[in-house]
Amino acid sequence: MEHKTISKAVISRLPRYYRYLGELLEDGVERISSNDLSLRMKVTASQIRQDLNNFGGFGQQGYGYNVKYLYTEIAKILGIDRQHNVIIIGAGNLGQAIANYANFEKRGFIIRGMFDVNPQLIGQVVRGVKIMNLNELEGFLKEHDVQIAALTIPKTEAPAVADRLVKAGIKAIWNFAHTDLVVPEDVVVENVHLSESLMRFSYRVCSMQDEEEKEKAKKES
Amino acid sequence: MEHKTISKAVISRLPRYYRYLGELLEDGVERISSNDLSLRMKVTASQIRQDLNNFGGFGQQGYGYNVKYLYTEIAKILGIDRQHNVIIIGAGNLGQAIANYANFEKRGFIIRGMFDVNPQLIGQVVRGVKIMNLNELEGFLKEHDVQIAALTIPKTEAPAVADRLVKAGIKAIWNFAHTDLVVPEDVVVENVHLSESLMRFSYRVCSMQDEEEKEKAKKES
DNA sequence: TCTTAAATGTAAAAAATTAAAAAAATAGGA
DNA sequence: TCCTATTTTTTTAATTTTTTACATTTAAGA
Repeated sequence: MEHKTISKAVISRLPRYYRYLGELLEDGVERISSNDLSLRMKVTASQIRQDLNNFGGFGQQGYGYNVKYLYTEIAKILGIDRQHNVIIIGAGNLGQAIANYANFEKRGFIIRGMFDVNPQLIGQVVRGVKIMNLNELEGFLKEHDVQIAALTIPKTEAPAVADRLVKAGIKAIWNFAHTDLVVPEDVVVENVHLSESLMRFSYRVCSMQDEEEKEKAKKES
Repeated sequence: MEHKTISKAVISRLPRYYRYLGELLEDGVERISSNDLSLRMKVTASQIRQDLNNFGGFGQQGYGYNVKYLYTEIAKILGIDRQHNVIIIGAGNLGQAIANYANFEKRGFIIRGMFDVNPQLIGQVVRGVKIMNLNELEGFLKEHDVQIAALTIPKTEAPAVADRLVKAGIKAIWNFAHTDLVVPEDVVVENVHLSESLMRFSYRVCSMQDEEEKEKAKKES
């Protein structure tokens, strides 16, 4: 009866399982054991089993997991078997990259419109979707049932536009702007902060460089 | 003497601290206590202090942290005070988005070249950087001291190109391809898997929707 | 049909992370 | 100059996450 909440860490790992299972499926593999999968993915077999068991038993003892079944079950868990209407705010390179990303629709996210303020972009068509003037946003959302927005605009504009989105009924924002958005608690924000990824990358690059240099210095002495 | 390794979780949080400190700096704030910062960032003050103390004491008891000092110290920790030469492999929307991202250079990553296989793109100039033919890659890397590459190409091409990069001396890859790269252990790979972010987003969106519906059903009964 | 090896599901232990509390130091005002 | 508030640093405790271990189940071959 009670609703055991599943940790963020577990959810974060599911997409990666899903990806590997998809590859296995393409390769015509019918079944896989947690152990085989663990070798491919370089995680422990135990973690795979534990993660999956959060959502019920998908495997069979003595057999392993049926690849196709597990693949579809994970899709259900992640909700990518459902469909959502989406708009993209910001039709620059990043917005267009997302619009052109084929898997986006495969995961159930149907792009219904794109918006920008740049007159050079307005009117253009990307993958069959017309780029509209941002001031048409509210009107468009009144006419169309869209609850999700991808936000690919500069951080300076993001908070104000996010407010407009929320006011117009948007319930989830995939946020690429380099800032944290403040929204009501029933609105989901998933951040993709490339700048933070870059800094993590920088840390690791520098750590590695420092290590190599230390190694080298040690050898010379 | 011994080298206490710092957890990935801590490193992941530093860029966000850095971002908030940058904003404080812009606002002319001179000092900040862990408590004030915790209220803004919605993390515990204790975590902020603990995280920072992994790298030494940057604060002063009874005073707090000097914003500017802490800002520069975190930059040093992350290595974004150093400079690196970078190439971008894949000059599509995503590659161009990165090239156009101003902060990229501000964080010390100087773009020295872009490569693609698309004849329509080759020869174009993005932010002063010429897009070259991918088959010039090895020659270019012999002439230029570049150790870092951003990889923004389809996943089908990524593994082969990554191999070429490694063979040509690249030591770090910022990987946007939807696949895991296999590289020697002295090569750093930082993944940005947008598809995984999208699936996490999907999970959260659907969880929220389900919750709302359950709420609604409860009210009606 | 029986037996064995394989493999999951789950409970318990270990490790890692985060939060809380205590101790120490300093700023700033009386 | 002294005292108290504040705030970091450091230690301790709690929580969460991951790993290990094992009991149970099943597949598959003899």
